Amino acid sequence: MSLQPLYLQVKHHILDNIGSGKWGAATRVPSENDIVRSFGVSRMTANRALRELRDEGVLVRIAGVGSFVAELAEDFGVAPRCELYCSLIVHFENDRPIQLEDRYVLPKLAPDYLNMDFSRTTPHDYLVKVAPLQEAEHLLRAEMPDERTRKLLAMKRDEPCLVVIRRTWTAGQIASVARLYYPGARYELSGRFRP
Amino acid sequence: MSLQPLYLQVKHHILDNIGSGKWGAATRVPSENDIVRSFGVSRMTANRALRELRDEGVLVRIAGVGSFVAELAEDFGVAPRCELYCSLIVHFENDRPIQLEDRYVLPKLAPDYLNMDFSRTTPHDYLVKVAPLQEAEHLLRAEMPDERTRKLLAMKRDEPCLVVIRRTWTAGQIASVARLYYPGARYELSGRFRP
DNA sequence: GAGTGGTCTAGACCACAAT
DNA sequence: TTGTGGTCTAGACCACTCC
Repeated sequence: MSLQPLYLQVKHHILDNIGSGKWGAATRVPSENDIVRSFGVSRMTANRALRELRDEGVLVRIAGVGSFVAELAEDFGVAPRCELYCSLIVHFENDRPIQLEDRYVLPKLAPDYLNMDFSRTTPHDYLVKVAPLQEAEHLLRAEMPDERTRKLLAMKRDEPCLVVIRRTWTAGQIASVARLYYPGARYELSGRFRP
Repeated sequence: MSLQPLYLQVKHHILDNIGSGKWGAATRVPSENDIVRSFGVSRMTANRALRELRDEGVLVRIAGVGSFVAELAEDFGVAPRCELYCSLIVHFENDRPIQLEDRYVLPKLAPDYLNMDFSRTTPHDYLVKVAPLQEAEHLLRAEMPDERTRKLLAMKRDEPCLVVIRRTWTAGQIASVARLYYPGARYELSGRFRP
C-alpha cells in the first residue's frame, strides 16, 4: 500500500526527475490534469503537489501556460514573469577589479534605477535612500566563477569566488537581490577578536 | 466584494492578531472548525490557511490538540514536539568569556551527545564526526542579550551581541541548531582585502 | 475554444489527544 | 465519545493564454 500521502508521492516523482537531471531548468512538467490522469488522484491533490513545489521555489507556474522547472527563481525567489531592473558593475581599487556586483531591483520600489549614474552613487546607497530597508539577508558561498565573471574580475582559471548573495526587503517584499563576487584570493571574510 | 482569496483573508486575520501582540507565543488559535463557522468558509479553505501558516513557521499544529502560535519553531524550524538534546557552553580565552554556545541537536543523529565531554571535544567537532554534514546555513544578527546571556559573557548593560545562528543539515533534515553569542565589543566579523 | 493554473465547496475517512 | 488535524475526492467557477 501507499506509505506516503499521495501529494508527497507526486512531489517526489517530480523532484526525482529534476534531481536526476532528466528535467533540467525551464523544462515543462506535467500539468495538473496530466497528473490526475497518470496518478489517478483528484485535481486538488495534483494542485497541492505542484503548488507546494512552487512555494518551495522548485517550480514556476504560469496560469494559462503551464508549470516549469525554476531557474532564476531558485536563487532569487522573485515572482515569475516579474519585470526587473538589472545592473552589472565592476568595482575597482587602484585599477584592480575587486568586486563584481550583479544586482536585480524591483522597478516599483526604485523607478529611477535605470537613470542613475552609479559612478557617483552606489546602487546600495541609492536603494537605501529611496526604499526604506526592512530586512536584509546575506548568504555566503564559494563558487567557481563562470567565464564572464572570471574575465571581469581578471581572475586566473581554477580560482574560486567568494559570493555574497544579498537580498533586501521593503514593505514585506523583496526589493533587490545582489550577487557580489569577490576574487577568492584577494578577499577574505574573517572573524577576529579584539584584544 | 472580497478582493483577496478567502484563505488569505483567514491568514491575515491570524497574522494581524499575532502581529498586534494580542495572540502571543503559545496562544491557541481558532481550530479549523472554528474558522469554518466564523468565516463561513469550507474546511479545506480553513485547513489551507492554517497549514500554510504552519509551513511558514508561524504556527505549530498538533493533531488531536490544536494550533498554536509558534515560539521555538520560529527561530529553529524544527518539528513540533520533537525531542532535542541541548547544550549550553561558555567558551573562554584567557579567563575571559568570548562565546556562548546554545546548541540543539537531533538525538537520532547524535545519540551519544549527552554523554560527551565537551571540555575535550567541541560539539561542532563531535557532530561533524558522527553526522555527515550535508548543508550549513549561517545567519548573522545583532541582538541585545537577555540577562542570562549578558551575565555569562560578562557584558555591560546596553552592550549588544553579535549572534550567529548556525543550522546544519544531515540526510535532508536539520541535524543541529546553534546560536553563538559574541560580545559585540569584543568581536567583529569583517571583510578585508589582501593587498 | 481548449487548456492552464487559482480558488472553493461539501462532503468523506483516518489517526490521534483529551475526557 | 468528541474534537483535533491530515488527507482526499469529484465536482465547480474563474481569469488567463494560446491558437
